[in-house]
Formats: sequence, C-alpha cells, structure tokens
Amino acid sequence: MERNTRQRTAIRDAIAVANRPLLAQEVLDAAQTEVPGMGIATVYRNIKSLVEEAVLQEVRLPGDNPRFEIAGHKHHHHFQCTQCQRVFDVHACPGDMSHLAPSGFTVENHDLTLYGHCKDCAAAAAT
Amino acid sequence: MERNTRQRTAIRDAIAVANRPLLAQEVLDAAQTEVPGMGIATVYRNIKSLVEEAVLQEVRLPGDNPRFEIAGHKHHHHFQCTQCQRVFDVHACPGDMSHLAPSGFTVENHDLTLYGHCKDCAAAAAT
DNA sequence: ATGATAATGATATGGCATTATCAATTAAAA
DNA sequence: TTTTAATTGATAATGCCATATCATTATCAT
Repeated sequence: MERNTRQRTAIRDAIAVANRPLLAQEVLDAAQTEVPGMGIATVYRNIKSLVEEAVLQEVRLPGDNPRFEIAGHKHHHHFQCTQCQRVFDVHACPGDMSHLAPSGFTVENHDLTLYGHCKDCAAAAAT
Repeated sequence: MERNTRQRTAIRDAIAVANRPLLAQEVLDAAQTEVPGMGIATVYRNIKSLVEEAVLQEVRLPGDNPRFEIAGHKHHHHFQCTQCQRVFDVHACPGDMSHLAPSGFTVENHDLTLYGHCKDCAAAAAT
C-alpha cells in the first residue's frame, strides 16, 4: 500500500472516530458512509496493511472475529455489551495477576473482558 | 445419544481425567488411547450432546476454537501457556469488576485469561 | 441369542471469514 | 496531460471447523 486512496483514508478514519474496536464488517459499514460502494475486500486489504504498519492493532474477544482499533493505546481491557454486541475500551485494570496462577506457573500477561449492558442499552432498558 | 458406547465413555473420561479444557482434536487424541480408530465426527457428536446434557461446558479463549471441560465448576478463570498452548483452570478471581466500567455501563459478568508459561514449560526453560 | 435401531467411521457437504484473481479504475510521477 | 502501475470492486477460491450422509457396526431390550 503506497498510495493514499479515498478508501484507505475512510477506513482509517472510521476506526479512529469510532473510538472502539470494530469488526471488518463494522469498518465497511462505517467507511461506506464516506465512500459508498466500497467493497469488503478493500477493507480486509487495508486493515491488513495498517496492522503491519502498526497503525492498527487487532483485538480478540472470546468467540468473536477479530476487531481492530488504533494502535498505541496503553494497557487496557474491553467491555462487550450482551445486547448490542458492541465492544468498548475499558481504561482500568485490576492490576497484577501473578498471584492467581497455580504455583510453578509464570504469568506474563492477561486479558480481561467485562460483559453487561453499555450505556445506550442500559438507558433503553430503563425506560 | 441414548446408548452407552465405548467411544462416549472414552470421550467423557478423557475430558474428566485431563482436568483442563480440551480442544475437539485434543479430546480425539486422548480418547484414541482408549478407543483406537475413533473418528473426529464421533467426538463432535458426543461433545455436542454432552454439552446439551450439561455434563460438559464450553470454554472460549480469545482467538481459539472452543474447548470443553466438565461442567459444574464454580466461577473460575483460565491460564494459557504461550509455549505449549495448553489451557488450565485458575481457581482464583480478582473479585468484583463493576467499578472498572465507564459510568452508565452495568457489569454482569467477566472473563479473565492469564498468559505465561505453565509449570512444565517453565521447568523446561529453566534447565 | 436375536432383532430393532442407535451410534460409529469415513467422508462429503455446509458455513463463514478471509484471501486471491483480474479487468477496470485511479493516484501520482513525469 | 499523459503514462505507469498500484488499488479497487466483484466474485471466485481457499481454509478451516463443524455437521450431514449413509453403509456398517454395536448396544441393549426382549
């Protein structure tokens, strides 16, 4: 990817503006508001190169396809709404986890996913 | 599944004895020591019915295929070895997470995965 | 032990996300 | 503006996990 195309810009911007990890299909949906007619192959191609360039990073949640967010965020976790399925960043962390593992095991990293209702869905349910 | 076959018994026993969540392929490998020639379709068929009967429960880790363990364990988490890829139970939990989510979000559940080296791999690396 | 039929094993098929292909389009250097 | 080649869009192909199919085998009630 050496040229700046409308599609590539729309893809990167869509992910940046969303401010949360997006599925390839969500990226397509968002980018198509800027470039109607964009194809899914273009999304996959550009996501792949943007990850290689470390502009994006992959986010994996249990049982889901990869999502992508702007790279460079410090250590953080994710929240998935059990109603709308959207994923949001959680900029908090319970801290060190090394003591949780069985003896003999060494802990180098951890992933935490919170599940519940996002602000929008919680508000909608309260009506 | 209404009959007790050698295969079904071998599958359930393999998962029970492993004492950790197993991939379908790992179940096949383990069960074949008891019933050589067992087919992968039999593993999928029996896993499915054992999950429906709540004998087994599914365990999903980020980016991996489903694993299965004996059901009924109380709330717990998992550890994945970054070397051998095996998954182990972690019978500890950092506790309540509701305060980590952004305001307006409600937390109902959480998943925690620890990554590092398991006892075997840590010991092997220390030699 | 026999018979009815559930379960198995081998493999074809399905489903789905991702990648490859290729003619048409478009960016950008000249 | 013209030229050159990277990029796109449409869609076929791929890869992988899981399920369906079906002839054969094995369970278990009789």
